[in-house]
Amino acid sequence: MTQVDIFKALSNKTRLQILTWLKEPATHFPVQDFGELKGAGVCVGQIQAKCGLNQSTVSEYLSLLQRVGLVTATRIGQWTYYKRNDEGMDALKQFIQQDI
Amino acid sequence: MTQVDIFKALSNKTRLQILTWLKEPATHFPVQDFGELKGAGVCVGQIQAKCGLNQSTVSEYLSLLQRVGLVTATRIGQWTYYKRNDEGMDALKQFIQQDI
DNA sequence: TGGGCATATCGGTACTTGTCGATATACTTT
DNA sequence: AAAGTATATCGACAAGTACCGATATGCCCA
Repeated sequence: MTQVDIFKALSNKTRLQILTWLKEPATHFPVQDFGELKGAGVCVGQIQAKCGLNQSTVSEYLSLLQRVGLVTATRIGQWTYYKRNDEGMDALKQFIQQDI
Repeated sequence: MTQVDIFKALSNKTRLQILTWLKEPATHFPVQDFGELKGAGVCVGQIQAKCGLNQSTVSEYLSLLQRVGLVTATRIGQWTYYKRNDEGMDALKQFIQQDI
């Protein structure tokens, strides 16, 4: 995963939007009885509902964001919870500050 | 010009490379008798020579980077000098720090 | 004023991305 | 075991991007 791949992941309105939502999940998503506020993240269905694209599209976007290290995924039962990956985000920030 | 457009501009190995070169032009490009060290920037031909792509491609890349505000262009005689645009870069940095 | 440069623009082709519907997988509850 | 969810993967196609070669534009100098 190169820096270019990270920027590609950010080069899409919806994916960028998802990332901003995941910055503050509690203000953008309804609380779940399981997961969200316990730190697992937000499940695919909630994100899909909010961005309004096809389920498969959202699933692919999330796994792309995960592949480039900007979010992490946790499977619990039949749900996959996604949340921001601070390490990946920090690496990106550092790259932008230092290298370009 | 949206944030997404900026990330699109960064989603290419060559354009990202050009931007890092322009961060420190003096260490990446030969000094010119006119322009470069006087602050105008680096001309298209020098950038093209360094990245090895077609002239038209490099010209298009540079004007894209300009359109999204990451570099500025100054025409002097038959040369166009490009340099980093600190304002644009700072706006990007701020966006990344604050919003995602 | 006509050629020679440096850069910009145009038109094309091959490859990549955006997005979908259909289907597969995997868990969970009867 | 069967049927129902939530998510993932696949195959498709339209739209966009990466580059290129050819040509246009604009500046400079004999």
